[in-house]
Amino acid sequence: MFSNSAKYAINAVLYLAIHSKGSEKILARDISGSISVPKAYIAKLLQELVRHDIISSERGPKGGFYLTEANRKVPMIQIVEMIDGEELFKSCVLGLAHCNEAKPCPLHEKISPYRWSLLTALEYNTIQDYADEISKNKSYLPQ
Amino acid sequence: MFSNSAKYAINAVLYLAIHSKGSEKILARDISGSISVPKAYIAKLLQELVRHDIISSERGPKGGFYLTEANRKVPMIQIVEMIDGEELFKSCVLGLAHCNEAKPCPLHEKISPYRWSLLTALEYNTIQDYADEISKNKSYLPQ
DNA sequence: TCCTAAATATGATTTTTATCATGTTTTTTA
DNA sequence: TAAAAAACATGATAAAAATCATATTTAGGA
Repeated sequence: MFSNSAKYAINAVLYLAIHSKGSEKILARDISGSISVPKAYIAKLLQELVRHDIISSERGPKGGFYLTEANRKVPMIQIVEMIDGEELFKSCVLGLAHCNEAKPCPLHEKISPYRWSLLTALEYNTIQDYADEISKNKSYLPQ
Repeated sequence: MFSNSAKYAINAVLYLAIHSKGSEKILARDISGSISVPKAYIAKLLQELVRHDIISSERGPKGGFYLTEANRKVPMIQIVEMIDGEELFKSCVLGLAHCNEAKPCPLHEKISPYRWSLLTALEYNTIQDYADEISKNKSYLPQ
């Protein structure tokens, strides 16, 4: 479904959302440790997330990664799209170019409502929304 | 979601289901052409499908690929599992080991219906079931 | 102002997936 | 019984994704 990179990025961003309060910063090393992804790998992803204004960072001693209020309002879908591209939920599951409501592929009818609801869940819920659910023990991350 | 190979295999098998009536055989070349996948590639996939008793073949002149009655009763899921493995629908979308109904990951609830719809559509419908839908113009393949 | 701790930039390596190529075996038909 | 047409087996190459490594830049603190 998602690439490994997309999974890691989602985990990392949610970890940040929960652990960095205000301007408190989190080290790449800590994120790496807690989501069990090699530091060099997650560091690269974090840098790309910064470039896309999905998370924030500061260099030097006392530096690290954190989320601004604006970052917390970013819809989840942006993380996925940054890494796996925009076609992930939009192109036909069988790879057929013609597939649409009028000329559906053999799987289209069976899955499209559920696919659509997943897409909207990612489009209309922000990073903060997901973090809130975790805080309320409605969902869980490792640890 | 599916690998390219799995998509190609589904397309190829459905093409066979529709075009090979009875013992009439279809050439790898024809399948290749109509689903726009290089012959050498689809040929390899077809051979693996034969090894797994999902489709049938005969060598030599007048040979080709076809479906027996037994083949037509094979559930669609077998094609996907042969190629992408059984974990595809079972492991957590975020890659979290603990994730289940009791301790869901942040995306679990949103994605479950989608995954479930796809899984049941593939588990409870056979190759013939899908071919019938196409014959009745309820769904479409290329061409 | 110098040292150190952090992100950043860049690119190398490895692994997996996708694609291509080629020789072998089987079977039909002349 | 020989030629040709097909699948089959095997492996080579290419492209993409995942992972690892290293040098550079930035900023805080002694």
